[in-house]
Amino acid sequence: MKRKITIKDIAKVANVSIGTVDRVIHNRGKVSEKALQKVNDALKELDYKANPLARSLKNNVVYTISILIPDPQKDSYWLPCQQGIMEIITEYEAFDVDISVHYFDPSEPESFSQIGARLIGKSPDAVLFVPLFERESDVLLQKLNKKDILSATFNSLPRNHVDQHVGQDLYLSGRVGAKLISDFLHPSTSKIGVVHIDEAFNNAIHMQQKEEGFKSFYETYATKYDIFTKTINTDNIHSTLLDFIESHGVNVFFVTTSKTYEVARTLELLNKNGIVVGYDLLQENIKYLTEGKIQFLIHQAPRMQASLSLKSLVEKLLFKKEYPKKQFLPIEIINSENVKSYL
Amino acid sequence: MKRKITIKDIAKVANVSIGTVDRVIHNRGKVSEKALQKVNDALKELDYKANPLARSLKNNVVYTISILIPDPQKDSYWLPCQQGIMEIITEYEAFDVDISVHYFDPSEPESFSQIGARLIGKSPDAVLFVPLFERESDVLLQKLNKKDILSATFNSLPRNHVDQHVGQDLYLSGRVGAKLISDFLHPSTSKIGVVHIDEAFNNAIHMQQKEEGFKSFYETYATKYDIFTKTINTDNIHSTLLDFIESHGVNVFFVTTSKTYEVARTLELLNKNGIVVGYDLLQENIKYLTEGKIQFLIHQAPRMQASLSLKSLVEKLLFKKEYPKKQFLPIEIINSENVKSYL
DNA sequence: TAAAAAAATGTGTACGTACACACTAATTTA
DNA sequence: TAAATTAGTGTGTACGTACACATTTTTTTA
Repeated sequence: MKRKITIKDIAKVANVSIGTVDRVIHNRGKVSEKALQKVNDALKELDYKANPLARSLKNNVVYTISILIPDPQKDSYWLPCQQGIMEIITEYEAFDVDISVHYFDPSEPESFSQIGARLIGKSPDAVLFVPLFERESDVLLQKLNKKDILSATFNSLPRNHVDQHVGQDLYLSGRVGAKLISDFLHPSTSKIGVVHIDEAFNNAIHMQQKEEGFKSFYETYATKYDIFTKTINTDNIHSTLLDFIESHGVNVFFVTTSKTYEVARTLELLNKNGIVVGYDLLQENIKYLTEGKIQFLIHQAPRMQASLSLKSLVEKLLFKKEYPKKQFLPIEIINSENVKSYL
Repeated sequence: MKRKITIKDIAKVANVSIGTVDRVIHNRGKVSEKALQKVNDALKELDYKANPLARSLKNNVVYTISILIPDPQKDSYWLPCQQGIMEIITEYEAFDVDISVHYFDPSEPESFSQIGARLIGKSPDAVLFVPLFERESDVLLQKLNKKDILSATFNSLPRNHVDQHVGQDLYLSGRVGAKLISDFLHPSTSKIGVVHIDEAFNNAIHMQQKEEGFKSFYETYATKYDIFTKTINTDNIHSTLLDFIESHGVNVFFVTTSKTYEVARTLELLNKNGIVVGYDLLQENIKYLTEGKIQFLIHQAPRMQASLSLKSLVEKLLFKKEYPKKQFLPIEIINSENVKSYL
């Protein structure tokens, strides 16, 4: 039965004490040339790999991670993201990490700043957050960088430096939407509407990138289509949409946010058929998808984004494991059939 | 700064020795009613969670896992699956697991049986394999069960009992293909061909389930379409396909295997346009997808299947972590745009 | 060349758990 | 009631690593 190589084995082969081996591994000096040579040779020869278990066992500090995400009660898009986080908390509950979750109001930049500042006050080892608001996020990031607190984001990418990020390529995501829609287009009768529905306009980069990607797809296209853009606040969604649809005769829609169901609902009320492609597996979106009133949804995998970013953070702290600075998740296409495999 | 609860803490609170606490936790008896009560109370009160690191540190046996998969040299579909396995091997290389990978010829059931038998001879703790051949897999599984070796499969699900499985719902996967195709169908002019291209016919369950799913979708459909089925061995693919296309006038194709590019190529040679939906992100498939000669590919995520199943196995052995007996991965839809996010 | 300083090396203990063994207390048996 | 048995409890050591400290060896200085 094979046994793993330990520093003891190295010590024996190199004919030195484990203390010397340890000093070489962590190169804290005080080792003679000769010994260094011998130990390094043995290290290479036996292909030594430190036992991360024993290593982290020694390290008896408890790392603290503070998480700041939008309140799922205010916008159910964040529900799976919360679940993903809870899942990881459970997974590492027996380890030396102390993870706390805090929520801000996605329609109140002020609440983000306030709670963010409070978190930093406690000097955690790392802060993971959703940079929903551009300006406020940059302020928070500056503070984090200054205080040498590990920073991590997911969902959207802030302009300032972040130590770690998990997300999707939003530009490409827009192109995917465009491609999906292109299969349904009729040269003469199709008019396309790009619709942004969101509470906080600060969130704009997000939606803008998708729109740019979307339009870029049609630039290399033989047939030219009329593309109209509409940005809608959460007040008076229906009347605004109604007006938008009627005035331009739009019958094909790309909705850049999870509020895609609003467009489907409006079309339903108008008793019109249209092509709707949008985002996210919200209950209401799934309903319309199943009924054929939404053709495709693009899955932003909030749960995966949240759990992956938290997991990376935890393993970085706990096991010194290295992760790529930016991790981009695949852009997943959902229709009425494969949606079942996502539930 | 918070500290994690250890058996020492429990011992102190319950006013007994750590030995007694240990006996309670592993209930190996020899504990008085009174002590049992006290320890259990303390355990609950302090919400004790064993430190899995320390636990597995003690356990100095090296677990062995043997893996049996098709040779990626013979069918490049298995390349990412091999990569996924290597990735996990690297990830756990410092732990007490010894993982060895063995390859069989996907066109030779005999090689599967032979290598399988050899593996079992070494009495590993677990065997992970791809049950490509029905009969041979069942034989292997029977031996594994008898010898109490942990068994695990991925890609397809054998009939016999398996301790662990990772895969996709193939029936649903067929329905997804049908739905994707349905968006392109024209009531009068569309004739659908379901094409099975594979070396080993033993693999039939696999393809059959997809076909059933595919057909089930159209059963609840208003318009009736002609659906023709063709099973093709790897010899004379082109002439067989040519004949199939011409004789039935098929112009819409659902290919149930990764050899989807063969259909696209044949259409290309015939200078015909057609709708092709098939499986897997092979280089050749991606080429035709990007050129618009394949509309959609269904991603079976072989890499993910392999890595997830191996990871589950490792963590089960190493950390006694529990995983669901069957894990089904989502069915991922790929078009010419989101394919970039998968590379 | 002896003493002092510096460099190099070795030893011991801790992390939290598991388990063998030693020990004490409570029963049983003669 | 003493001896023998059994039930219950506590102690010590090991796992592999990290680090403080003790010890030895080498170099420098007077």
